[in-house]
Amino acid sequence: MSSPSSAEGSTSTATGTATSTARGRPARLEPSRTVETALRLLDESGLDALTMRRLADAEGVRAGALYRHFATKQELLTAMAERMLAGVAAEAAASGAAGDWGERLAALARSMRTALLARRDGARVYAGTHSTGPNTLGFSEAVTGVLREAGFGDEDAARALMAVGAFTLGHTLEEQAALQPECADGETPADPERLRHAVASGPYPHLATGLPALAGGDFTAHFEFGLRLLVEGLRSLEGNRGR
Amino acid sequence: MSSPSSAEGSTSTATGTATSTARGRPARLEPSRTVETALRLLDESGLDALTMRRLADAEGVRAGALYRHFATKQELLTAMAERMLAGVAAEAAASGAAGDWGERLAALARSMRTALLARRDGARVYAGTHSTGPNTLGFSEAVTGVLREAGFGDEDAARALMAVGAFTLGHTLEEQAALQPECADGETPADPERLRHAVASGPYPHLATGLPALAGGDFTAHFEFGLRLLVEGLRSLEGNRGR
DNA sequence: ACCTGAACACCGTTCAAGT
DNA sequence: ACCTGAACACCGTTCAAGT
Repeated sequence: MSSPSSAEGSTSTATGTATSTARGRPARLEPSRTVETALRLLDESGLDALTMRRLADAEGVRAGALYRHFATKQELLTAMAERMLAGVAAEAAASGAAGDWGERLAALARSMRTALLARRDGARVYAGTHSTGPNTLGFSEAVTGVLREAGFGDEDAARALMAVGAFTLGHTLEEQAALQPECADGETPADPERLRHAVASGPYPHLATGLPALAGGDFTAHFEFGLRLLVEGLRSLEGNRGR
Repeated sequence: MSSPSSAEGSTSTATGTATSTARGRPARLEPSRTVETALRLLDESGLDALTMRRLADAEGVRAGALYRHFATKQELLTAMAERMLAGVAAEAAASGAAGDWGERLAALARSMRTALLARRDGARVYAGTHSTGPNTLGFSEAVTGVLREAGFGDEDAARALMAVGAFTLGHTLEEQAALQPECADGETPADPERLRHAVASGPYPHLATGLPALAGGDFTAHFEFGLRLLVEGLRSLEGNRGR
């Protein structure tokens, strides 16, 4: 409310190489800072509102300048996905260090879910990209490592990685879709209400009894349930192999 | 190559209520036919090229006319997702009828995967929507029904539905992303090659040994592996409950 | 009731020209 | 080397006006 013209480039407080929004002419672009700004805009306005033009504005630059550092918007999104996974493998290693392979695997899946949930539309951003950066590969390496050190074969370890990854991504995708703000002013009836009505009015007896548990429950418990199924499934495989 | 002007509205051959692209003036829009046309365009050009304007062209109408039948593009996509799941529950009931609950659950997951894979970008379309139509709800009802009839409690049945759904969606998402055409003329190095290079040149010993199994193997086997983990996990739950 | 014409407020991306 | 200015070829969506 105080000075409307000074509220723009106030993000880079500590860095000396700030954007210098006004007066100072060039306003250099630095890739890593650009990715961080993009993630901030994502949190503020969501994926649909994340625009090359808006990102350029936030960096005090014209849209075309971004293409000197990111060949395409897809490349920018990939860099954002990679950045979101920073520290995931390390955090999981710390929290799962005391447990057996099942607990260490679960810790990895949990920290990936936490990382995706930490940013608005995080799962959607991640689902649309295929990073080959150190954070993404480090996570896969950690999962595969836990399984191979537990005695699983190469093929089983790779497939278990895919299963855990698919489940975790799919789960956080549904989770963030269910938690989305949707109607800002209470306009739209929202998803859960329409779902409840559709289930109640149609021939879905089994679904109707299960719906409160699904929609009402906390997603962390749901996630833990699915995670347990996967880990117990892997244990039964271990048993069949005779160890 | 023959007559360039007659290649447009040649899709509705049998229906008498065709679009009548030229001369016949109004060109009425019918919602169910519009959804089918949208799915055809999806298969032909992919999700990113599916545009309200292009869909309107294919129906011989101006873009604004679509909004008389679909309030938003999102609503159109939801209708497409719902349509993609037509017959999924019925097909699964037929193919899994002979088996126990585990086999019937697996049959449901398989037919959902098949339905999503049947259309280009099917998983992406489905992931971005939340249909409350009969095909979508019928699938959830079938899954919950199989589990409750097998003796699982309401909460476990609901959570197992979510786990199987998240895994199936996440898996087909990765599957279609890996199989995407990407570079039409062999321009881009493609994802798998860049991934292989990144894994080989970095500190990822476990991933490196598991990568051929992951990238080279067929996705159906990967899917079956994850599906088995979930079903075996549910069996172990059943055992702990003492039945 | 349903579609056309035309606009509004944007997009991602490219590229000559400046510095 | 890196950014600006300005354009190109589009978007989703709205709405008066026609029929």
